[in-house]
Formats: sequence, structure tokens, C-alpha cells
Amino acid sequence: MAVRGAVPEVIWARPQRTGRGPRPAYTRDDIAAAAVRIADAQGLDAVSMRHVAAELGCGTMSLYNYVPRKEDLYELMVDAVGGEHELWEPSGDWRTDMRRVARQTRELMRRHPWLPRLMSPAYGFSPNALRYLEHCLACLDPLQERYGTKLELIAMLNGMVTAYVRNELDTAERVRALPWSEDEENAVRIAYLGGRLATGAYPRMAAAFTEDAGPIDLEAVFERAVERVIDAFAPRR
Amino acid sequence: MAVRGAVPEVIWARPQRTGRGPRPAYTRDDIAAAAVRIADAQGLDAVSMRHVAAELGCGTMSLYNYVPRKEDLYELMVDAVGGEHELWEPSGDWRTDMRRVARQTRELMRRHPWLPRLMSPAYGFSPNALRYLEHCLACLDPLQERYGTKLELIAMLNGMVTAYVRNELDTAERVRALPWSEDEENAVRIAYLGGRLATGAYPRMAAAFTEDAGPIDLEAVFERAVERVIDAFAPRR
DNA sequence: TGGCTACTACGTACGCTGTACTTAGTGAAG
DNA sequence: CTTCACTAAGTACAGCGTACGTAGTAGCCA
Repeated sequence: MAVRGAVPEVIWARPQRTGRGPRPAYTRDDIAAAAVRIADAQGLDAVSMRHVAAELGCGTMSLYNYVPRKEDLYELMVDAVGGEHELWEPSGDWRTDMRRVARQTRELMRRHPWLPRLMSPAYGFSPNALRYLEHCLACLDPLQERYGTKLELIAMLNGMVTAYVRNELDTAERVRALPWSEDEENAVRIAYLGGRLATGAYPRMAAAFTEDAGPIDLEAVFERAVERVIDAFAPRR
Repeated sequence: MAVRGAVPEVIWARPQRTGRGPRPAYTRDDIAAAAVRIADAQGLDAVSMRHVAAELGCGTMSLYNYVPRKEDLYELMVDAVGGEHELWEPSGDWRTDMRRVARQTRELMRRHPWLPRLMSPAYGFSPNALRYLEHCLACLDPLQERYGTKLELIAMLNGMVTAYVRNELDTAERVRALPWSEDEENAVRIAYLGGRLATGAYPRMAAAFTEDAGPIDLEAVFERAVERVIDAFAPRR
């Protein structure tokens, strides 16, 4: 009988193999990869202990030998895709490097649309998160500021990118469980909005929507936002 | 037998009362208020259809007469607390007004710690969200920019505040279900981090953490971030 | 006024979830 | 060779969202 003590625990501090007993059938990476596969293909809500176990080909409860709580499975997932960050030799121009960081993070989140929802400061110290943070700090070496300010810059850029991508993807992810498409959902919401604006109660909103008749260039909006964050820490003269 | 068609629907377009049949026992506001009470007191995960119904004092399935899906209950909640936004006569100085908007949004989220998790662009057109957006645009009347730019400013400020408060509250909210406290959780994570940094593999991270020995002033960090966003749209010379 | 019918209320039931607990079997250490 | 920490996995339970069916109510029209 294994009494699981009610003691907080960092999954990364837990040894993968203790030496005694049969060799574990899977590694932590196997499990994380299986969960990521499911989340990518079927959405985050499809990531249940039963599904992940089935994907691995083992019994549901066997997973708990590797991962004490489902929460920890999420942490494994976030760290696993964090490993996809490609790190480079800092160019010497921190602005260029920060732009690259932002774009890469955005691409990562578009590859794994469930990632923004799972991002948590509690996962900030996982192995790959540390690797990534250290790399960002290395890119910021040319910036003459305190480390505290550099961390604020990283946090703000990350927060902005996360918020942006979340807004980009949220409806698509939410709508997965629903019996209609994202386009249908949006059409109904836009139609409703049109009705509200037509009442004249929101003159500036109405003006804003007639101003931008054409489709907005999301790419340009993103690039502008990145540039603004960077400028906020070293304004052009 | 009521066949519920699989047609997307905006809850706000659905009439509260159709005239026929018995008068509904509750209003949409009653339901939203009950859900908000539960979320405030016991966390978002305690907001189940059964709990909300019990809080109202009706049968579980009766809720579905008011709210076609649980998703829509969330939308009601977000709109309800959005009504707590206190709107004022624009001061004429948009920077001052934007600071006030940011602080107020932060306070709102601290009153309702589940709000950041529920924020979705899909809820952006609810009655109180429209009211709030129009007010922000009114505050930005003195700013000589296109509406598109103003909306980008609002989105960036909102996104930043949301990300900031989420980081502030996330662990506290996550830890609710767990059998230990936020402080215990943090202590374990910090201890683990210390061990990792001591390996020397992350020299800049280590330097950053020795630099800021004292406790960081979260208030000041928040104010700085707000100022940076504002400056990003109208840099001081 | 009486009936029709749209509506409200709500109990039952199903398939799903996370996970506590239990038992059986394995293999390295003493 | 025994011991025992470990892995693997089944069973069971409480809780979830919600499809469906039924009973009763009240406004409308004949």
C-alpha cells in the first residue's frame, strides 16, 4: 500500500527511476509526447488520463506512477513544447533578437493552440523554461539595464504574445466541442453586433467598424505590437 | 418535447420572456449573480450547473431553460462583473483616463480572481463589454489616431493587465483544489529553483535572483507596465 | 368560456471525468 | 534466497454536462 503524502512536490525533483523493482515501461518524455499528440489533434479537453494512457497503450492508473496529479501532466506538456524553442547565438542587437523571440513564441503557440490556455507562472521553472529564460537574458546582454528590468521586458513581451495568440485562437479552440463551426459562430456574433451598433448607442464603436471596412492584417497588427513593447523599453529618439 | 436545434446563438439575442407559459422564476441576472457568488467564494471549478441551481434553489435541469450551455453561463458571469466597471466623464487627458481604466480593471479582477481565466474575445460584444469599450473610446477622443490604433491600444492595455493579474493570482487559484497552501507550493518551487540555479547552468538567471534580494514591489511593477503601454502609443519626448 | 399550445420545471439516466484504493507480479539489494 | 520497494493495472466512487421525457401552467384564439 503506497500512502501518497499530501506534500507539495515539484515533478522535476522526482527521480524518474529509483533502481528498485521493474524498469518503468515509459519515460516522462513518452508521456508528455503522447499528451501533446492528443492535445494537438483533438484539443486540450481530449487530454484525459484515460486517453493519454490509451495512447501509450497502458492502463489508466499506471499513469499515476509517473505523474502524481493531472496538473503535473499539464506541466510536462508545457515543458515538452518549450523544448521546441530553437535557441541561437545572440546577434548583438537585442531588438532583433527580441523580435525573433516573439515570432518564434507565436509560431510555437500556433503549432500548439492549447498552449496559451495552459501557460502559468507556476511552470516558469521547468527545465526548458529555464533554458529559454536564460537564452532571452543572454540576448538582452547588450541592453544596459538591471536584470529586474530585463525580466520585466521578457514578461511583457511574453504576456503580449500570449494574449495576442490567445485572442487569435480562442474561439477556434472553444468551438471544438460545439456542433457548429467557428465561422458560423462568428457570423452570428457579428450579426448581433451589427444590430447593437445600429441602435446608435455606441457611436464610436460604430465609427470604428465602418472605418475598417476591409479585412485587417493580423500579421501587421502583431508586428506593430511587438515593436511597441520593444520601444517601450528603449524608445527610438 | 423541445428539440434544441444545433444552431449557434448569442445568448443576448435570446428573449428573456416570450409571453407564453408560466412566468420564469428567475432572471438572467439572478443566475449570473448566483454563479458569481459561487465562483468568488469557492473558485471557478465549483461553478457547476448543479451548484448554481442549488444556490438558486431550483432543479439542475431548470437552468437549461435560461442558459442553453454551460459556456453561456460563463458569458453571463463575465458580463455581470463587467457591469461593475464604474464609468466616468472623460477628463480630457487620455493618459490619465487610461491609467484609471487599467487600475480599475485590475481591481475588478482581484475581486473576481476567476475572471482572467474566463476572459475571451468571444465575450467582447456582451452588453457591458460594449458599454465599457465605448467608454474607453470616449476617453481616447483627445488622442489623434485612427480608431484602429485606439482599439489596438485598448487591446494591448487590457491584455497586459489581464496577463499581469493572471500571473498574480494563478497559483492561488490553481492551488485551491490541492491539499496544501499556496505558500507551501511556492516554497517547494523556490527551493527547487535554488538548487537548479546553484548548478551554474543559468548564470544570468542566478545573477537576476541575487540582484533582487528584497521582496519586489508588485504595485510599482504594475504601474511601470501601464506607463510603458501608454508611452508605446504616445512616447514622451 | 374551453381548448390549444408554447412554455416552465425538473427527475432520470448516460457517458464521461479525476483519482483513491487494492491486488498481483517483478527484479535488484542484502 | 529471501525481502521488499517498486511497477502495473483493475475496480469503484463521486462528480460532471446534458439529452430526453413528463407534468403542469398560463396566455392566446375560437
